[in-house]
Amino acid sequence: MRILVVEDEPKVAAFLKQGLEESGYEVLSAYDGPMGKRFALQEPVDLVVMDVVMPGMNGLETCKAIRAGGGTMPILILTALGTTDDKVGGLDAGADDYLVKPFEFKELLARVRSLLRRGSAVHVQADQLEYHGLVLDLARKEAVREGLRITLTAKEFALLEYLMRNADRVLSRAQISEKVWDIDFDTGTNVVEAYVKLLRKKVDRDFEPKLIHTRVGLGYILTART
Amino acid sequence: MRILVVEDEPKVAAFLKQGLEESGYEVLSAYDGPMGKRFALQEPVDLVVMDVVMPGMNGLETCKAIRAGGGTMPILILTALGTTDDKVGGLDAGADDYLVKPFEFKELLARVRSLLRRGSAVHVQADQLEYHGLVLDLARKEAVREGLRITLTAKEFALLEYLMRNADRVLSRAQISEKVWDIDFDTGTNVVEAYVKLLRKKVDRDFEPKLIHTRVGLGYILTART
DNA sequence: ATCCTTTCATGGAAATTTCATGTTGGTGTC
DNA sequence: GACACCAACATGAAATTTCCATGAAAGGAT
Repeated sequence: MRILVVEDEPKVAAFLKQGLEESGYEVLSAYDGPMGKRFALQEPVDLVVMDVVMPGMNGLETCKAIRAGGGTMPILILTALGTTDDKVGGLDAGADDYLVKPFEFKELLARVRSLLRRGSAVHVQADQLEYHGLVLDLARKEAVREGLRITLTAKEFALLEYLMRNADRVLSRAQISEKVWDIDFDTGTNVVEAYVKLLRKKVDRDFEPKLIHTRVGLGYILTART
Repeated sequence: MRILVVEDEPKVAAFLKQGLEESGYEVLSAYDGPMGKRFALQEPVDLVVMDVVMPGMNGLETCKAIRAGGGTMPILILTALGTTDDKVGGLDAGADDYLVKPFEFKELLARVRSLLRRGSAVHVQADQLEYHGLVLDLARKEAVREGLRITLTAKEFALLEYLMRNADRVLSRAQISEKVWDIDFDTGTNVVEAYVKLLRKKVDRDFEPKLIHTRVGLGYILTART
């Protein structure tokens, strides 16, 4: 994990760098806002720790600049101030967390760990959906269950994605046909049933537990609970 | 995606293997450094997960040996240590990422995915992209497969570059025509199909495995996995 | 004039939908 | 509870539609 430390005071910068490195992180140092922005956008950085008080471009401005440039990594702002206004300002600027000086290094580490965890979790969600061993790969548009790849057609994929995004919720035929088929009113079709059957064959037929269940009179539900 | 796990402790090895397989990866196991090196260089492996602590040849040495032998796949090192020295040592040895035990399996998966994405999309050799034996020379604007030069026209090059930068992702016609042809709305054109055909003739016709695949109703995907 | 790019028309494959029929499950009556 | 009935759902195959590969030829660029 690479952490970028943006801090103009050499003593504080060295302290942060050493402490973070001793905790197993790789540390990059920048000494002002523009340099911080450049590093954040050009280097592979997983997290930014930044002082709010810096000459020239301050922490909040730098934060905004990083977001404007497309940076999505979590940003932790350090500040001697502690008023509500500043806090809100920081979060508006796109920071993910705030730490008020003086702080114990332990607490910084805890925040850093938490932000990095969150970061990777978000990353996971962008890429794939998972429910009880069933994985839907959104990039490749296919599913995996117990290590077996399941290729899906366009409609099958759309239906499974809808079910997985609403796992453990009963979805009515009306909801499904609206979201997956763009059918707003009740045509006498039974496409939904037909496709649920196709999906079951691919996703449930050779596996346990069954995940796609019928709730007679209500609709369908994707769930691992009976 | 094939992952090579190099781990001497049977329990840990089994744990990793099972977890990765449940996530849809194909897993190869090696139980010491030399065996790991041999597999990495002789089998088609997309990523290596390796313990740093092993009897005989340790993880870092194995890592160096794999790189020296021409292996370019990403390598993820597992370690119980967390000090700066070890981390730097691992990265110097040619590892791409570090994970400090104990870790949550979720985190391992996130790293694995991130490395595979990075690895499969771009093998950053200065001015070229590489994917499973297909090399796109960005400077010379031509491709090479199995040592044979493939000359490309402007559009063919643009299309192939887009496909390679997004390897292992399904790309819709809309995405392709927007990025490669700057067509924002749906004209009734079929240039995309026409060019996919031209590209296939040059890139896939005389080679195996086929890399350009059609996902009916979804788009096209560049992938080595069926 | 040549090569690149794009369009067009067509056959065929794959996906989607419908239809006819069998099966299941809920509901009310005894 | 047992039973029958009806609606809801499952199912397989057939019908239809959509989608894509392909070759040739027209239009543009250099």
